Amino acid sequence: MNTTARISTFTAIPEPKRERGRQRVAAIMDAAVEVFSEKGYDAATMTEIAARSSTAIGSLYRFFPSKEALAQALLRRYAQHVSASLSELAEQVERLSMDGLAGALVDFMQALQSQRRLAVALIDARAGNDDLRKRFRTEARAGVARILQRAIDGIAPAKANAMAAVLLHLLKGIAVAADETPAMQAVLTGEIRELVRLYLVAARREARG
Amino acid sequence: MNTTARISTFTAIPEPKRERGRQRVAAIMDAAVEVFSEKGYDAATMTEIAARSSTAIGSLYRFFPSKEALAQALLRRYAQHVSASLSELAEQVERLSMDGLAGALVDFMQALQSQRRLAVALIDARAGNDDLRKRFRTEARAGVARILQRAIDGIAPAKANAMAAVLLHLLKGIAVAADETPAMQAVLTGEIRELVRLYLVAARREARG
Amino acid sequence: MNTTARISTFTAIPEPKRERGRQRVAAIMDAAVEVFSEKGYDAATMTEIAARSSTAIGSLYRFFPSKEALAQALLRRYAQHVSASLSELAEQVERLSMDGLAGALVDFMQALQSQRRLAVALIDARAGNDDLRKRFRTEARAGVARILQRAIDGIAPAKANAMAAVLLHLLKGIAVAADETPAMQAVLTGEIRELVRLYLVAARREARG
Amino acid sequence: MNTTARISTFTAIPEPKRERGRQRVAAIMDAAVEVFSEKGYDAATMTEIAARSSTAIGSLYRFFPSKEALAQALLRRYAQHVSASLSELAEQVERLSMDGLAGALVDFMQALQSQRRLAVALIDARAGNDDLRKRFRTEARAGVARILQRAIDGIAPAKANAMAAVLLHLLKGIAVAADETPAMQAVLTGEIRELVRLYLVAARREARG
DNA sequence: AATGAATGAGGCTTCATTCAT
DNA sequence: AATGAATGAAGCCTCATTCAT
Repeated sequence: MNTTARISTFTAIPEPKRERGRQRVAAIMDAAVEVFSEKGYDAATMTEIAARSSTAIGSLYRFFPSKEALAQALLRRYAQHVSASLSELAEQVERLSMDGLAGALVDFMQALQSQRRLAVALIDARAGNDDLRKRFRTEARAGVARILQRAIDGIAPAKANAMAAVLLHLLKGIAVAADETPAMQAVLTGEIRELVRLYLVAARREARG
Repeated sequence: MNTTARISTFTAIPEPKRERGRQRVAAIMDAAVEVFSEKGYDAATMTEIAARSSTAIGSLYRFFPSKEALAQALLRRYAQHVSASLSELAEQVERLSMDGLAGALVDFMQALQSQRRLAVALIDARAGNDDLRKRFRTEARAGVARILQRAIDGIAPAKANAMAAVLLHLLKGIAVAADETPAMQAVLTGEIRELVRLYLVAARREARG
Repeated sequence: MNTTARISTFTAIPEPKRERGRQRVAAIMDAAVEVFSEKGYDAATMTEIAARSSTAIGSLYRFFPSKEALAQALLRRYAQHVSASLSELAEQVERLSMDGLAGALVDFMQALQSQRRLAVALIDARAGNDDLRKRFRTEARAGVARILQRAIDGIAPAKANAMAAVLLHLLKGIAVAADETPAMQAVLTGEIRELVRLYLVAARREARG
Repeated sequence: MNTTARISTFTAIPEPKRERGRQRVAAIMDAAVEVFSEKGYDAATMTEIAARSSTAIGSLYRFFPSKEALAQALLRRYAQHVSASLSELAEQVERLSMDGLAGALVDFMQALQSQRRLAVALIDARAGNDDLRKRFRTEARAGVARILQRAIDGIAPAKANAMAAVLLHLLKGIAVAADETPAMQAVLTGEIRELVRLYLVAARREARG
């Protein structure tokens, strides 16, 4: 690795240009996540996002040519994250009990926590992005449906899809619970987990007919 | 012409003032529900709300001193509606089977449909109203918890409360499903209903120990 | 006339609402003429127009919903003015000698002077208003062609039209000369007048064959 | 391959530097003509001019320290071009009939066509360059006046000057006609040519007394 | 009390210009 | 000398709110 070599020149050459740009973009996106999450799409201002990421407003617009574009980029990133997480989970499904799967799904949602509020802000609060929203939902649903199909032998595809929709909604409850006291949060998470398990077990029973 | 007649009573009784005011307020709130629902809190404009309710903007501000105040009033009205519905449901609980209760809860949420979008617009999309939101949640939760306590003998108050929270979230899924095709909507509603029933039955089993 | 009557109440009731609005609009348009003339369409700013007419920027936008709309209104007003002037001239044509007509045309252009710079600013300097510009030109040309047809017996319509175009351009020279010293201005105006006369006479000779 | 050969001379003569610079400047100016012509001074952007000439924005600013400076350079080049054309024409004047001169003047203007739009964009659309504009006019006028003096024996210098001004304006009509249909364009050009001839002949008659 | 014209802060976005590399 | 990322002033426009009528 050339890491060592690099460090030696680090002070001399602050940063390879491209790297700087990447950091800029990352800083902007992080700030955007914060601001959009806190205020919602409309109330968030580009000026504040620029300020929080210590970026000049003009620079922000070099990377994201509009507020909408910034929101979309965030949403895309989130969608990819969700997709990846679900794919990963799908691989492990065969090794999991119904109970284990319930836990895994809850964990999956908990890991999304911080970004979740953002997605809500961007998806729920806006007009005109119905397309993106729908694509996003469809994808997530498909991901969960795939997991269900592996987890529950003989489940009808339509049932898996409907179930996936309900499960995703139910799991969202975990993120929503973020406003509660930590104690309450734990209780609710447990409750949801149990309900997920119930749901899975019932579906399996039904599938086996 | 009745002009003369009118004039004679005009100064004396300029029309039951209170009544007129109430109508105005109602018209404004209805228009506000429409506009907030369609566009979300931020994108809704006071001017449009005034126009849709055929109210002069100045008059609107006489009744509601700010956009925020108008939103809060709407939210309060919604909260009362929810409370009342839940109280009503609570009265009927004893006559219902577990299955019947599941159906009743789903129906309750479906009846809220139209106003639901509004509440989402006002609650999700905004910062700074955490207080109102929390009070709102607490109330709804208490209402459902009361129902559960009546429906499930021996359920622990804490459990009833947690369950109420999860149930409410789950039921919200019905409103969210509003964006789906009617067919999918029906499927999802059925799925949720079944899951609610499962949840109730399991809770009863647990309560009976 | 009710002028006298009005004056008596003038101080008491500053202005019938509508009248106020009309004054506002007039003030704005006058300021806009100034600013557009001085700087051209692009460089002119709505803020400056508002300031020069002592209007709040918001009020300006109440009357003219965009910079473009303001420009169009100005252009329309100018077009009407030109049309009216030409119509008036057309009525007098029969009473005029060729020399008199040349003078009248020059006078017509001189009367337009101040607004001319504006039209140049709005027409020449902008993209996207080709339509308006063309309509404007066509109208002015038609107006002059009508005059020529009355002034020169037997002139072919096509010839009248072409001549009108050239005449209008030639007369524009008077407005352009506005940047010269007064002395030079007078000389140029005379020169143009003479050339117009020459043109008319030659056309008549040709028409008579 | 000549790569080797090149390398050998590379350090010694990094390409005739001056030549490279000149090419760069030329490329920039050509791109600038395009962009200014298409969009007008204000709407044209330095970034686009840089891009169209494949120049880094920083390099552009090395050669032209401001947008204004670039515009002035373009105008200067145009002025020189006009001057040169007029000088050339002046040399041939003695060999031309009055009719031939009219044609030559029209041709001269037609040859300017493409650059004409530019000059309009730069001269008409902007404030603050009155100086340059005046100098430009004076020069062009002087050039034409010189031609007139050669073409018309005994013409008074003042008359030649005034006539030059009017002639130049009249000829501008050819450029303005660029927006018309080709057919109309031809008609107008012919009409203008005839009027120029008329003007010249009349001036000669007058000069001869 | 009702009306709606007026106000101006503030949002999004562009682009001439600078400056670190 | 060349490059292009960074800067921030400034433009257009919206809309919550006020206030004269």
